[in-house]
Amino acid sequence: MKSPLRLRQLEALKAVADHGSMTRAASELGITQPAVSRLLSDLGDELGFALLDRRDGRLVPSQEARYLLPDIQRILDMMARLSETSRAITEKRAGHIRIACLPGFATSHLPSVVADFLRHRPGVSVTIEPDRPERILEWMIGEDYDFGITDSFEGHPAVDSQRVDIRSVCIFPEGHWLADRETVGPSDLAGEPIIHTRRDSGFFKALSDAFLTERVALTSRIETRQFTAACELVLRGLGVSVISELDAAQYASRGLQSRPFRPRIPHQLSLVRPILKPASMITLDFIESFAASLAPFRQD
Amino acid sequence: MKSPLRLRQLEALKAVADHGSMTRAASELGITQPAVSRLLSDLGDELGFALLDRRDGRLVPSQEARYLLPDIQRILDMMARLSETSRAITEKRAGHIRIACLPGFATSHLPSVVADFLRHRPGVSVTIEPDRPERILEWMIGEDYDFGITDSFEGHPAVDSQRVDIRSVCIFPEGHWLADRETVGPSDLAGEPIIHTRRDSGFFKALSDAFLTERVALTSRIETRQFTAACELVLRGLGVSVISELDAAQYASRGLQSRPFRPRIPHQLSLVRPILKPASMITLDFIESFAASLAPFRQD
DNA sequence: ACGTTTTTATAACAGCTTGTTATGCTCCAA
DNA sequence: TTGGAGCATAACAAGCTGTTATAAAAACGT
Repeated sequence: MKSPLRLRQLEALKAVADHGSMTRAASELGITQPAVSRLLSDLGDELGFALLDRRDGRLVPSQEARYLLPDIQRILDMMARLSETSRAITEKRAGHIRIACLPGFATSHLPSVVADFLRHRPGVSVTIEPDRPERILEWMIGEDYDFGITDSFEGHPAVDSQRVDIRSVCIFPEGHWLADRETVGPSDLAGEPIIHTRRDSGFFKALSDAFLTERVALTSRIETRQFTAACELVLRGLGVSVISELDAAQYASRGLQSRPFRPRIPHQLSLVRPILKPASMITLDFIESFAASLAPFRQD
Repeated sequence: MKSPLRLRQLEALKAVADHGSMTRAASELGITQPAVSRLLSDLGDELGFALLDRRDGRLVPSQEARYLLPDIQRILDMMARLSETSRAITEKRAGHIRIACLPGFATSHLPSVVADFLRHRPGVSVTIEPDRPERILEWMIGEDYDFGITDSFEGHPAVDSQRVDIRSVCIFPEGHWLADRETVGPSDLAGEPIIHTRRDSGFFKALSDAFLTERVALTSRIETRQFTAACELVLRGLGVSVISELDAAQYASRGLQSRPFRPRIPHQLSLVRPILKPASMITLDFIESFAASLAPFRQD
């Protein structure tokens, strides 16, 4: 009378209601007829009313049972859906990933990686939030996001970071005389107007150090925060630039040419995630995918 | 890996997610901590991913588990609702009853019986369908309705009927000289214009037989199908009538007076239901209530 | 109406689920 | 380092869920 309803009983009732006989219901459920018989007699005892009536040879749910069947159906459907979702999660076909990244990644490299990743994972959804590096760090600490892509990261106790060095290249518009060179160094850029990142960035410091070492003056033309902006400006003939090969690759099809820059001044990316918050398997999977997508551009 | 999800496991997961500790979840569920521990370790094994993470002393559902929890919550809610509904059915507080009746009942006696019946059965709903007796019979045979109230029923193999004889009374407007009589008989109505039911009805036949036996002429004024129509006409002073006491009672407060009619010519009601279709308990309950409501008006 | 066949109910039993208690492990805080 | 809180594990009891065997009941065909 007070024992809880069991799923198996509901399944049995539905199967009999669907098939009109316990024998067929049993084979539908893949069990024997006496098992069904007892499941239903137990359920009937517990509920306190008759579940089935005989009508010209068929077993038909009683009016009381019919009243409950729609809800039973829904519960069983939802259980089936839950099972399916669980399996999808196990097989990494379902889940949600929140990614914070530099604005440049949101438009250039990340979308294609996400697209590849989602292609065979229909149940997975992704949030991409572009912002400044400081904000990305905050988000990692606050555990608002699962994964972050940033640069110039000095480390933080609450953040797990994996550093990736990306090769840098010199970019110039089509037809520029630098196209004749195998590699480009500071001495090749003497007098060339240069578009570069902000002077307080690590990347600019490394670049100007290289010029300094070779005793070449760096002709600063434009300062910008994003590599993609530099690409656009170079495309329009406003100068040349040294940027991450990753961004240069995106612009190769749009008429931007590039050559390896020497000496090597890696663009330092950091793949970060909250260290306190355990990552879901799908997140780890994605981070792995993302790291792999960077392999062709890694230095060493 | 292939064993089905069990409700108990879902309950345990939800309880731990809610309370942040297995110990508290266990007491919430009214079981011991090791039971919860194993339920969850089983579930984790079956699903193939971690369900819980430790976060500064609390157990927190993993991202994967969080993804499933809303659905789990809904399933558990629906199970609780189903249990509640089942108990309501057992206690006759839920269900649905389809009633077919003569038009007169739909407006006069039935509504108050239904209202009383539903008063303490909040989950019960009722359909009332008024129509002609022949149609009511069809509905019973077709099992479209659970219960029917009709008259002049000759019986049918597919229909279970219970006959109820209702006393008949002579009705007349307030101030009519018949108010002086204890009972009214044909001789009292000599020359009075009489409003009566259709000539082919059993009730009219019984009435005219009574007049014939006492050798009194029946002065027919208006013929109508329904007793309630007769009441309205009598109220307006168009004559007197002999009708079921049941209908007369409804009009007592509206200025219609009545006296028992002698000889007794019962109005024959039939309470019918499909014999092949098993009645729900709530239906049987209602039929009983309805029959009881007729008791004050029954003849013998 | 009768015997045959189909279907459902019951019984006895095996294995798994779900609870118990007892106890060990781990982590954190005094 | 020690104690306490909380979780995991083990061993076991009871109950659920399945089995086979068989009885009982209903449906069906002559």
